[in-house]
This record gives sequence, structure tokens and C-alpha cells, in this order.
Amino acid sequence: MSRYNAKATEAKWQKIWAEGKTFKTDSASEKPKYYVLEMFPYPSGRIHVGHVRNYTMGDVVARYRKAQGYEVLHPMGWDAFGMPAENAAMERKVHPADWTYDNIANMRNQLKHVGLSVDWDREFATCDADYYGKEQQIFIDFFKNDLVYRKESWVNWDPVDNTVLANEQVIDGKGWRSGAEVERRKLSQWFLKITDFADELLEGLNGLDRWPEKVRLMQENWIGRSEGLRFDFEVTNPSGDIPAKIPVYTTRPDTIFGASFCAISADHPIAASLAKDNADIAAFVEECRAGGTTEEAIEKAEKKGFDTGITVAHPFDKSWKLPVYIANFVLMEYGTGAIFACPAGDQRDLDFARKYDLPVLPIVLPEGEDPAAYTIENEAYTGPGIMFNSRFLDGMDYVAAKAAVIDRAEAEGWGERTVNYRLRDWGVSRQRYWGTPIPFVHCDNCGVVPVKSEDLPVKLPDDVSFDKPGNPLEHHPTWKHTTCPSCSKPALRETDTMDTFVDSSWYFLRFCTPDSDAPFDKDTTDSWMPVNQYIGGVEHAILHLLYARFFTRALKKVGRTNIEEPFEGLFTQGMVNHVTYKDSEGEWVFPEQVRRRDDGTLFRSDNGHAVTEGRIEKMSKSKRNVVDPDDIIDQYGSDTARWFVLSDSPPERDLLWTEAGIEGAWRFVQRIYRMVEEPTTPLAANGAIMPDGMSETAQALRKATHKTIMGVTADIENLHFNKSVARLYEFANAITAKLEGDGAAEAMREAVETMVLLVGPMMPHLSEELWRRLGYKTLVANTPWPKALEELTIDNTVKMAVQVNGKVRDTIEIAKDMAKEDVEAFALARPNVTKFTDGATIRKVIVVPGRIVNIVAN
RNA sequence: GCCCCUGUGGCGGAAUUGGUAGACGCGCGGGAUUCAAAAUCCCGUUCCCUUUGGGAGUGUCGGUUCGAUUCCGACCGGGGGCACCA
Repeated sequence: MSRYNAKATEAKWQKIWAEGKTFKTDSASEKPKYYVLEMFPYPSGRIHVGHVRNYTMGDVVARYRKAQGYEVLHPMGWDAFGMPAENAAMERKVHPADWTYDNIANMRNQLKHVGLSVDWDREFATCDADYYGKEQQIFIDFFKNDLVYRKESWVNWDPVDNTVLANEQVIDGKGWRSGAEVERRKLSQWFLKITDFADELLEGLNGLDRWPEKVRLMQENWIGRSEGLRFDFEVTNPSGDIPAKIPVYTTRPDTIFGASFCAISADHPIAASLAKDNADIAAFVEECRAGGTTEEAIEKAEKKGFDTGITVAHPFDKSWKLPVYIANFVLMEYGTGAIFACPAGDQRDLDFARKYDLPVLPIVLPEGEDPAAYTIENEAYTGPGIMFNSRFLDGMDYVAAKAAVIDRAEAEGWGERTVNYRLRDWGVSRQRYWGTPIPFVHCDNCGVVPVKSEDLPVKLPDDVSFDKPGNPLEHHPTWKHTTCPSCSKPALRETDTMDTFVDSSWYFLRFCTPDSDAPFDKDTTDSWMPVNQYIGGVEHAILHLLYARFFTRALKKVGRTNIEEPFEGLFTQGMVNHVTYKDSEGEWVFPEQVRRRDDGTLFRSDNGHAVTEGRIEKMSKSKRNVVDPDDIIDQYGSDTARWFVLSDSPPERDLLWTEAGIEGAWRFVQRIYRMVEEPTTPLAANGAIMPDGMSETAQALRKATHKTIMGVTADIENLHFNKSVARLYEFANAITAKLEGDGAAEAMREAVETMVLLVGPMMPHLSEELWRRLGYKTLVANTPWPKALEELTIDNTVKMAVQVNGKVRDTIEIAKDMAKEDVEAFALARPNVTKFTDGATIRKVIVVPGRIVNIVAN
């Protein structure tokens, strides 16, 4: 029996594709365009199985579309800036650039072994000066269009590493590297005005009908639009720095007569001015700032406040005075940093009121409650109801009351209807080396000045030291010293670099024209955009995808594109999981070290320790439940790995990696190979014509062939790769079934050729190899997708189930176009049916043509 | 706490608009081939009942329907997102 040599064959075809530039994309092509993109990888050093799954899915789409006659853009690059490179520099004394480019070289090599239909000529890394220089240009464009600004803002500061930490890098209130207690500091930071686009980004979600509902929902929640009333409280006892008015925002203006106090954030300007002359207030404000970075701390945090002594007048009754508290649960970043509190209608306000013994007046009466007896105890009521205890609102539905209060506020001029967003502007400053330098200069005369376009890129210095904590750009002896682009006097460079999410917010545009002197060529890029199918991990559902959407809109605003939404279709694939193994010492064990004894017990190959199987978890280095794609490809070949990651699990769900599964895929590879090399029925000659009279089995095979074409096409179209895999298995079973009589050789030839073409997107190397062995000189990669002959797939008879009282009692095979009455009569006469209907009265017979007959009898 | 998704054999999972539940794969059992093994091929494999045959069955309990994995309600389990957002 001949065996397929995957390793040698795959290398051969990869070479042919590369040398023939098979997957080079021509932007000038007359064909319709299709842009397939997978989220580009971070060059961590090695690819993992998750990458294989992600890129295989994209590759199936790309190859399928190419076969469909599209000019396909399917590029690859590297999201190459970020902290791990600096960590490596600190730990191993390697330069971040060297570390990164070495990793890229390794991973590129690994990816090439997967056999992706990528146009490698378009490859770039975000850490290429050519790329980040263009990014600096975009940043300056944004600055000139008021989309970039500087603002003092609170950051997580690691006092040991002397750096700002992202929220994700703060673990239990401590720096993830140093372990030091994180401080809050106010620093001048660069921001991008994503909030200008809040409404657009929200509205735009409606048009993204090829995005997962889940992702749209997550973005919607993240943007967090709310409608309410903004109004001013008049301070009744203003003095010194205390202003005459305190603006507040509420989504529940209907509850205004349940107001009990006003609360301001510890970061509110009023709190700050009070703290100047009052040590107790200063201490309280400090306390508020210290606590509460972690979720757990917030959950457990007690509501705390400080009575400022200030009072404000109720907007509807100037004689009604409300105390003003500084409260630890009020956020400066949302709304106006101050609230009116109605304890009966808000749990936080209620907790606070109970603690400080403030009034709790119920104002919304739930249905069925007695207004005389209804009280609020320890649970606020936030549901619907009728207003009471609310003067002119009494008796109104709470929704009508909302509108009534806003209308009055607007008419009387002390408030207005306002929309608020949870979304904040995007702080992009990072005090790090390995990122895109923010292209600005600080001049004593001219202030903050953008670098001139002709001086871009502002390159990172090569000679940097990571010995000292903090930002190496700041420590560099000369780099930051420059001259002002405007007045030419000595000035200082900005030493902040950009958040790496900026790099990934426009790379898909650069791929369209990677050699452009501009960030990208507008016309060509617009001809490719939007990305027709974007594929990546759901972990990017919010940040990356929202930032990319914002960037595209912002780039439209500055005139660089006419596109609004970057990704027409989005697919989020699941993770790859594997069982975990632990040995008797409690140490995690790599799967390849696990051996099985005859009695089924497991042990470690290196030291013989007993091994137990643990939970199935996401592959992670720390738990050692990882499989190296290189090993798999070396042993079974890329096609086997590709086939396996597409099998079984729906692509959006997690995939369980098993040894048995990969072997199953390998068996299938061999099976297809044998279909060509050792066919059970000899194949007709290449190009043979179907004879007129064909045997029943030959016709059945033809029918299976064309049904499979239809099914697999629909499945790939809908990204249901697991279903197309199942269909191809079924088709393989049909091919191996007994075949004889006239036309057998021709039907077999057609079936096998179809199989080879249909598996092409999934197992491209095997497909090319067999296509050649079938006598073709062309590449499958350049061969059109097979077309189903629909007339062959139509059945003349149908099988129908016959139910009696909803239970299946018989199946009948009848002519497809048999009249309803005839079907009914036929079914009623069947012995398996009469057995159940004899002695009963037939009440009703339901005939659904082609599907079912149900006889109701009792 | 709020929002969302999900629950089908030993396992991963199929099942147009409600119409024969369990396709396909894995695993397992049996057989063929072989001196033997690997590989390959064939048969069986939801559970229960004594079989020809019947009964139950898609997390649980109800509802709508001739008919529910599919639609509706309540509950239970698993997963995800957000989180003091006024």
C-alpha cells in the first residue's frame, strides 16, 4: 500500500507557489476584489496551534474566493511593538529590535510551512520605521484636525519601575512586574478624541450585519449611551472658591422629588479646593484615591462620604436644601462628576443614605402597592411604576414623569436633555521605549509643536539602556534634545510612545498599498476596503475592533479615505484547548512527555512519575498543555493539522486538541491519497465524457458528487468548516462504496476530481499533488471552483415518515410529485399504520409534501 | 449586581422556515486480512424492556401545536462581557 509523504510533498508545493508568485495580488486586476484578513500576530517567538486555526480559516476563505474568480488580497504582517520585547531586553540583555526581528524570522518560517496563500510581498512589521513613520504622519493629521489633545489625567504609576501601567497590568492593586503597590498620579498624557465619534460608532453597529451579534452588543455596552437630564444645583452658601452652581447629570429625572443629597467625586474641583484648607477633607480625598483599583475592592468597598457643609437648593423648591457630600462612589470621569442622589431609586444612594442617616422618600410606586403602606427598606426600587410623593408629577407614569421634568427644566432654563457616554477618550501615551514615538516637540516659546512631515519618521534610537527603571527614551543622553520645528531654538522631544493598539488600528489599510509613500494610497485602498472577511480572537471584540473602527472614521474625516467601516464581515474563532497533565509531584507535564501503560495508567517518559489527567483548559505555557505546531507538521504535515483544526468543532467554539483527533485527520489524508493512487474502481481517462447510459450505482455517485459540491460550497460560504468536513467524509464513503456497470470509471473520475478540488482550500498541498497525479499540469490554486449540475441532484422520489399521533410508525418512498390525497391514501393503507389505526376513528390527516404524514386517530 | 450566550449518546458535534433526533468524526465492541504486528476493510454502537416488536429520550418543569432540539414562560447548570457609569 502506498503512503503519502506529506513532508516532502508539502515542501515541494510551497516552493512552487512561492517561485511562481501564485498568490501575488494585483490591485489593477479587472476581477472583483475580495479582501481576507486574519488578525496579525504578535511576534512572541513561536506560533501556537491557535494561530494555525486562525490562519487556516482565513486561508480556506482566501483560496475558496480565488477559485470563485476573485482577485484576493490575503496579506500577513506583524504587530511588533510592545512590552514583551522590553522585558526580554531587561531579562536577557538583548535589544528589543533584535529580539523582535529574530522572532519574526522564526515565525515567518513556521507560517510558511503551514502553506498559506499569502502575498508575502506585502509583509511588514509595525516596528519598521517605514510603518511607524506613516503612523506618525497620521497622528499629526489627527492633531491638525482636533482629534488629538493633551490632558492631565490620572494614571496607574508603578513607583519601582517608574512607569505608567495599563489597567490590565495592575493585578490586585500591584504592578504586574514589580509587585509594588500602584499609585495614582496625574500626568500630562496624549489623547485621541474617540468620544467625538461615540454616536457614529454606535450607529454604525447597525449596519454590521456580518458581525457576531455578541461583539456588536459588547461594543454597544462599551460605548454605553444613556439619555438624561443635566442640570445645575444652586449653591445656597457659596464662599471663597466654592462656585455658585454644581452641575449634575441624571438618567432618572423622574425621581427628583426623592432627592436627599448631592454627592461629588473626590476628584471634583470643589473637593480639591476644600481639601486645600481642610486637612480632614484632604485625608478623605486621599483615602478615596488609594482604594478601589481592583474589582473585588470595589465590590466590597463601603459607601463613604464627607459632609462638606455646602448646601444646594432643590431645583423645584428653593427652600428645600440638600447637603453636599464628597462620596467615594462618584466618578469624576463620568457625567459631571457630581450627582443628585435619590436613595429610594438607587442602591448606592440608599446604602449611603442609611449610613449617614439621610432621608429616604419613596417616589415610584410599583404596581399593586398601597401608597400609604409602601416603604423602602434596604433595597432600592428601580423598576416601573406610578409617581407619588412627587408634587406635580403625582399620578404620572415614571416614563412620562422623566419627560415632564426635562421639559420643565428646559423651559425654566436650569437644565437640558443630555446624552452621555461611558466611552472615554483614548489615552495613547506610554512611557516606554518599544513603541511609535509621538512626533512632537516641546518648545519653551512655541509650546507643543508637531514634527515637520519631511522629518518623519522620528526614529527610535538604537543605543538604549534598560538598566535603569523608567523610560529609556527619557534617559537617553541625546535623543530628546532637538530643535523646535517652528522657531528652531533648542527644544525637547516628546518621549512618550504610542499605545500599541494604535499600530493595529490601520495596518489593514497599509496592506492595500504597502509601498506607498503616504500612509496608504487612497484610491487603491478604497478599492479594496472594507475587509470582506476579518477573522480573529474574540478577546479583541472591544478594544482593537473599536479603535480600528474609530481610526477608519477619523481617517475619513481628515480626507485620507472614503471608507467608514473597516470590516464588513467579522468572524471570531474559538480557542484551542487541551487536557492538562500533572505528575505525582504536582508538576505540570507536557503532553508529549505522557506515556500510557497497557493497563491504561499514565506516566512521565523522562522520570517515570505517575501522571494524572486534569481539566481541559485553554492551551497555555504555564500549564504546559501545549502542542507545538512544528512537531505536528513535521510528523503529519500541515494538511493534516489544517484538516483537524477545521474538523468537528464549529469554528466559533473552542476546539479540543487530541492526539486521536489528529490521527483521524491523518487517516483521512491517506484515504484521499489512495482514492487517486489505488482507486477501488479504475478511473476513466483524463477528460473522458460521461456515457449516455449509466448504471444505477454510477448515477448515485454522480448525484453524491454534485450534492457535495452544493453542500460544501454553501458551508464554506457560511464559514461552517466543520460541516463541510463532515460532508467530505460522507462523500469519501460514497466514493469507496461499490461501483459497477456502465459509466463507473467516468463517474469515479468525476467524483475523485471533485474531491481533490473541494479539499483544496483546506488541504492545499495534497490537493495540488493529486491534481498533478490525475494528469493536470495546472495548479489547483488557479483552477475554478467546481460547479454543481443541479439537475443531477434532484430526487424523483422522496422518503416520507408516517406518524400516527405524532409517533413514527412507517416510512414510505413515493414519487416526488404525488398528489396529497394519493399520499394520504397510500399512507393509510400501510400495514404498519393500520396496525395502530384499526379500531380508532381517524380525526385528521396532515400531509406536508416531501416531509411527513401525520395521522391523528383515537 | 447588570447584559449576553449556551445545555443533544462515552466524547466533539449534525438536524432548511417547527416535520423520521443522533449525520460525520473520535472512542469502544466484534469480524476479515496477516506467521504476527502495523496499516487497511467490513459490521455494530442513545438508553430501557424478553425477542419479532415496543417504550423512553435533546438540562428540569410547564405551555402553544396534528407535531417542539427548534417557539413561549419559570427554574437549574456551564461560559463570556461590563462593573460604584448616576
